[in-house]
Amino acid sequence: MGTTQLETVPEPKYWHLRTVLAEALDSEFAVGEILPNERELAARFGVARATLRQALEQLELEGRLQRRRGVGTTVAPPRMGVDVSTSQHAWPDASDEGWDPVDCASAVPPAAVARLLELAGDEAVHTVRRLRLSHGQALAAEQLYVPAASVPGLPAADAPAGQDRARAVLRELQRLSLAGQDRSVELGSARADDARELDRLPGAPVLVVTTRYLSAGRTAAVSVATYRADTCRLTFGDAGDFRIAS
Amino acid sequence: MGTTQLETVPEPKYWHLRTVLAEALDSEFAVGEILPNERELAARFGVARATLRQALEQLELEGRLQRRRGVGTTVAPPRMGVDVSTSQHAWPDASDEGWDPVDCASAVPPAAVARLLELAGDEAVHTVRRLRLSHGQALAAEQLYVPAASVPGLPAADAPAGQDRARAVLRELQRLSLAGQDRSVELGSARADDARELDRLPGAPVLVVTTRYLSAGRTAAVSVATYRADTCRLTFGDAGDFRIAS
DNA sequence: GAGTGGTCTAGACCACGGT
DNA sequence: CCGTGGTCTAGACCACTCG
Repeated sequence: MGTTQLETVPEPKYWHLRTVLAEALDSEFAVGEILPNERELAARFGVARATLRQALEQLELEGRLQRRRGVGTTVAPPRMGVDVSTSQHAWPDASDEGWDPVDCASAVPPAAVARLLELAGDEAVHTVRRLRLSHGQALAAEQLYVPAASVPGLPAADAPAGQDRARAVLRELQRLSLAGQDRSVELGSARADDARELDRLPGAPVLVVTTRYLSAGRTAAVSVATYRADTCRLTFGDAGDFRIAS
Repeated sequence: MGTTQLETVPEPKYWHLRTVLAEALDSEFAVGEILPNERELAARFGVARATLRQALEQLELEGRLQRRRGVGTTVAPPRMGVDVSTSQHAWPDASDEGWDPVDCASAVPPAAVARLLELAGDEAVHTVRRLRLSHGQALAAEQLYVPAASVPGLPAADAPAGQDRARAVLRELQRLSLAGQDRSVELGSARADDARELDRLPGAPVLVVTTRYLSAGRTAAVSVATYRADTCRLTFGDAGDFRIAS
C-alpha cells in the first residue's frame, strides 16, 4: 500500500518525446545541425505528425530548436544574454549601442500606454521605432512613445516622418533631466508588424519590456520593447557576463 | 497598381480568430466570466476544434484567458505586477515577504548551475525549495542552490531534510556579506515538479529568473525561480506600482 | 455521470525556400 | 520544381472537476 503513484498517471506522449529529443540534442547533435524532417521523425517515433510537432514546439519555446518553413529544423545555439539593466539611468539615444532608429510618426498610442503617460485617450504622440541588432540579427523591436510636451524644441511637428525625425526626437529627449525609470517584463506574442521585423511568424513568443521614463514628476516617455523569446535571455546584473543554459 | 498587398497574404484563421476573440473579451466579457465551451465556440465560428484551440492558446499565452480541465475557460484578470528588483541587495531569507520555505535536501545541481557555482559536476549542495505565494496562489517556485562552503556553521549536514533545515540554511546565509548579484530572465517551460506546485500542466510557459549571489569574489549561491508566465508581470523599477495591460 | 479541456490520430492542402 | 514546416479538418478517447 505505498502511497507512491508511479505510472498511475502516465505522462503525455508529446512530453515524453520532448524529453527523449532533448537528450538526443545534448548527446548527438551539434549546434546548427539540421534534424530529420517532421514526417520522418514522426514515423521514426511511431506518432502522428501533430504529436511530434507538439514536442518540437516545446523545445523551440525553450530555445533549443529553430524551425524555418521551407528549410527545416535546426539545433539552436544557446540564448544570448542581452543587457537590459536600468542602472545607467540614461535616455534612449540615437547612438545607443545596438539600437538602430528606423522610423518616427505621430499616432494615438494604445489605451494602456496613454494611461501610463497620463494622456487623454485621443492625443497623438511621437512614436519612434527602433530595432536592436546583434550580428546582423534583429533581437528586439521597440516602440517609443514621446508626448509632444516632452520635446518642446522639436521643429515642425508635421515634418516628414522617417529616420531623420526619429533621430531628432531622440536628440531632443536628451535635454530633459531623467529622474528615474520603471521597468517590467512579461510574456507576450508578437503582433504582425513586430513579427515581420523580428523574422518570426505572428504570435511568436516575445518578452515584452515596458519602460517608463520619469522626469520632473511626470512620465516623460514610455518604451515598449519586444524581444525574441527564443533567442534572448535578458540580463539585469551589474556583471552581466554569465551564462546559463536551462 | 498600388503596392498595397491587401488580402494577397490572408492571415491564418487561428490568428484572425484570436483577434476577434480578443475584441469580444474587451467589450463583452467581464473578468472571471466563463466562456462557452470549445466545441460550441468552434461550431459558432465554423472551424475545427483544433483551430479554435490554437486561438485560445494564444490568448492564454498573453494572459487574457485561463483554462482549466474539467471546469472551462474563463476571462483572466490583468497580470499582477511582481517585484523582482535587485535593489535591496539582500540574501533570501526565511521571512521574505511572500516567500515560503518548503523543503531542503542535498543533491547534485544541474550542470549549468554547477558551472555558475564553480563546482565540480558531481558535488552535492544544499537545495532549498521555496514557494512565492500571493493571496493563496502560488506565483513562483524557487530552487536555491547553496554550496556547503557558503554555510560552514550549519549543524550536521545529514540532519533530516525538510522545512526546518530550509530555514536553517537561509539563516546561516545571512552571516555572509553580500557583494552583489546578477539576475537574468528568460522564457522556459515548467518541469513536472514546478508545474505541480504552480498548479499548471507540464510544459506551461514560465519566466525563469536566475540569480547569482556574490560574496567575497565567489558565487555563494544560485537561485532559479520559475514564475507563472500567464499570471505574472515581473517589475524591476524603483516605484514598481504601475500597470499596463497587453 | 455529465461536461469540460487535454491528447492523439491520419489524413489534406498551403506557403515558403532553395535548386 | 521539390521538400520543408505551417495550417486545418473531423473525428476519437482520456483525465479531470463537480454536482
